Amino acid sequence: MTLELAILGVLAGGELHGYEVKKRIQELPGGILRASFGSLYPALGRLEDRELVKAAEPEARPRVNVPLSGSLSGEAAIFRSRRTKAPRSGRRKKVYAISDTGRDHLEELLVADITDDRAFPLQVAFCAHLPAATRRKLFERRRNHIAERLAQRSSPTDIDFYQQALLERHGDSLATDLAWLDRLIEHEQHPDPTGGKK
Amino acid sequence: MTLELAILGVLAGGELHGYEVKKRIQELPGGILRASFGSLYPALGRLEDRELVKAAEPEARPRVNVPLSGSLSGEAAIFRSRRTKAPRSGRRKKVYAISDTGRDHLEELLVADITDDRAFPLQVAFCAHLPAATRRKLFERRRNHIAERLAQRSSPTDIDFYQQALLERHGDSLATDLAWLDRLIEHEQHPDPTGGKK
DNA sequence: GTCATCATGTAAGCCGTTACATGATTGC
DNA sequence: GCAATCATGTAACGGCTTACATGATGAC
Repeated sequence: MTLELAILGVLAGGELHGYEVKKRIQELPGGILRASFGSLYPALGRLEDRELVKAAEPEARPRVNVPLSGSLSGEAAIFRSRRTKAPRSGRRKKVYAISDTGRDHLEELLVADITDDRAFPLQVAFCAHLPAATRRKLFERRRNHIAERLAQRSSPTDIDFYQQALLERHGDSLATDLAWLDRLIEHEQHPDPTGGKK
Repeated sequence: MTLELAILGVLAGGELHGYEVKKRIQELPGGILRASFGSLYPALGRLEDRELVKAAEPEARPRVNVPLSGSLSGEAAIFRSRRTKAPRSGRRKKVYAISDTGRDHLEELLVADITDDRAFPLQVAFCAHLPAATRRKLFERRRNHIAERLAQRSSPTDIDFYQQALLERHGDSLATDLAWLDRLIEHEQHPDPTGGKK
């Protein structure tokens, strides 16, 4: 489910082939998710079966301009593609694109109430695709959730020193997260002209 | 593998039946691991096959004194067991105990170099079973690992505002963890007479 | 005697990991 | 031509989740 969210999220930013999808997912900040081919391709297949993404393999006529420059600078990429004989686009095989139902599903996943802590960072990573009001609700819901956990964190009384330390760490980590969420929410309330919506 | 560590860890503190093992694991500080019966019992079975734990079901003659008072205070527990007719020990079925090879294996797991971040808290939770020197090494290795991640955290340049925020959060979280580890290591160097080794 | 809790397990399905197999493209 | 990288997949295996089945004990 988290992989599904990640795939739909990166594809919402533009069509890509599987290999690139994997790279994008791995490049997400904080090392949120590590995807292997063995999980990625089957996941893409499942998404295709459910028609949340559509795959198209460019036949004899490859598309000319590639809107996504990737990690190379634009000029270098152009130089490179001029230099080679074949008019390649850099894509040989299946190109995946998110469908309309896929976009709907992505939005559902982005606002889903999460228990798994690994899901929330992914929701943040792609929340630019959410309307501002929904995004703010997502952040506030999370904030409340974290605040609640901070309030009711507890353990058995006969606890070991190292387990006490773990409990302390847990508290620290929740507090850090809470402060971060407060900053995020603050930012939502004072929309910054420079770094808006992608 | 993390479940295996958790099971051996709690059993290293005394023999328990499966149901109790699950409760102990869930009670670990910070909600490190949530185990379900569907994963716990098979895992116990595997550990038994590998002779890392041994299971004994108390036959007609239940053991008289229970060394582990559990969450009830000793007096209340005694009162309770007196009150009931049958001389039960509170255990009806399989009682699991860690074996000598199990203890060796636990120690290996406790000092194993981890990539999975979920494993380290478990190592800390049970590191009281480690010799002080080994424990300190474990902490220092982790400290270095976190410091390294803090130094080289990076992302593609064309990053979204929310992904920047995630990156920032990642940094905050690493810094918090680093500070916590420093405190832990500090404590190891000035051994405290009160809260030593369990 | 009935209900909640304690207690142990099995089965189906899903998903992820690792390893393997294959082939195209590009740089040198 | 050859090696590295890009690129797509399959197969085996293991383990986790959820749901189901079963039964004992204790409280009332």
